[in-house]
Amino acid sequence: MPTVPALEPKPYHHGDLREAVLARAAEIVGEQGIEALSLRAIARDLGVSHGAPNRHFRNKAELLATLATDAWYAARSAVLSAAEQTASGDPHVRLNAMGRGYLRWALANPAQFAALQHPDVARYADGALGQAQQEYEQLIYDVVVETQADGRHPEVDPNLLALYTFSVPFGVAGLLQTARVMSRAKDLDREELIAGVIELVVPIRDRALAESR
Amino acid sequence: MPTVPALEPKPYHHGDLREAVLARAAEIVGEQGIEALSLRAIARDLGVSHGAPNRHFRNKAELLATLATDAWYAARSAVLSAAEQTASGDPHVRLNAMGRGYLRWALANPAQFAALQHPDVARYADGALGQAQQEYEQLIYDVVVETQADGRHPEVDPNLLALYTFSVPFGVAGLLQTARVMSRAKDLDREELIAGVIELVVPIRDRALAESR
DNA sequence: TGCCAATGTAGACGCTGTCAACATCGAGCA
DNA sequence: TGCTCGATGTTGACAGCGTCTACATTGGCA
Repeated sequence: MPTVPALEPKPYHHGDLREAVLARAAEIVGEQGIEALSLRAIARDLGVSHGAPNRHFRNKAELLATLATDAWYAARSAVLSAAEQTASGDPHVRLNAMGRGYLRWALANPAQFAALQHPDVARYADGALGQAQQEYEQLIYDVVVETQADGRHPEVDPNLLALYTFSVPFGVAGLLQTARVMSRAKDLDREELIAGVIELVVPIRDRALAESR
Repeated sequence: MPTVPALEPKPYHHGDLREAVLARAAEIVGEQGIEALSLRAIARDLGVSHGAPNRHFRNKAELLATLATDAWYAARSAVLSAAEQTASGDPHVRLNAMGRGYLRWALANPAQFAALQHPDVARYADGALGQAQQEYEQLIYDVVVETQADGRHPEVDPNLLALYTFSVPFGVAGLLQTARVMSRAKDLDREELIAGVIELVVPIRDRALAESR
């Protein structure tokens, strides 16, 4: 829903157009999908001329890349907070919680999840976006290595194990949302589905006390 | 590369424009990505007027949906032939081969893989596309159930197990290609990566004779 | 043979992203 | 205090796009 412009004579300068554009863009992507995003429509909604957003984003792809960057940080933050809530020293328990945290986030924020995957974004992978991706990767990798030291598939290349580990929540979210397939599992309770699928990657059922909940 | 038009006086009717459009579309998606697809460019390349493709596809989304449909069938066929090549009766061995077959296909055909996920496609999920998706799902589901009868996670809801099983090759392909992330594993030999990651989902190393190769 | 449905063409419309030329502002320096 | 200059916003233009409508051409079938 377009921001209602105040009827006072609006100032020549917006104040913080860049943030406003990002916010409205996120809204549109959430409501109408990432394909419906248009710089001109955003400008219209913000009561600003059609060229104004170009002062803050060189082109549309850069706006998308910024959205993707934010999305990676949002994912990271969701995963981190999930990890912190299990005050457990057991890396298995922590990684399991992180997996559930990611999947919960991805399913609750389909728009941001879609932004992560948008093809136009790949070209910008060496800027802030690349940084965000790397920070996310590192977060996963470190915990995966800890679980490995704790006996989880010790024989496997850690990079391979990390790839496998992350591919499950990432893939499940993609299957259920982007590709709309394999959805018979959707009849299950949401939280049950999440826990069940992550349990297959990082089992904790037989761990001391499944203190993570 | 645009099809070079014969210099003979070209006939008013193309002959099989629908197929030609699909073929050229697949080429473009493969070369320049799915975002670069344009009905008018296809028409130009085929030496036909800009409105002609609309006689065969109601709109661009329908063309994309058709590409996606073809992609699901291509994936299915790749998986099927991988399964048939292991003339093994062991469902674990067969499912493992199918997983590798899918991942190999997805990595070798990034354009088709991208088509599977395009958001504009979701609206058409109840036509031929839905049929293609269902046929693919069924293929996976059946073998997953067989492995379950053979002792693989017998306690888990089969739909959940199928979701998990497919999410790995699907997710890995998405991570490495669409999202360009978690790519440190890419240093590994391609076939080694594929086998390693699938082994984590459907282990066959300790199975009688790993006849699938 | 003649007609009609299928297919292709031509033009128009409104939308888009991007650019260049110009307008307006406010922060910081003389 | 007053000026200036860079940052920000505006306006108009351009080409490309998807889609629609009216018209042209065809080949197959009655």
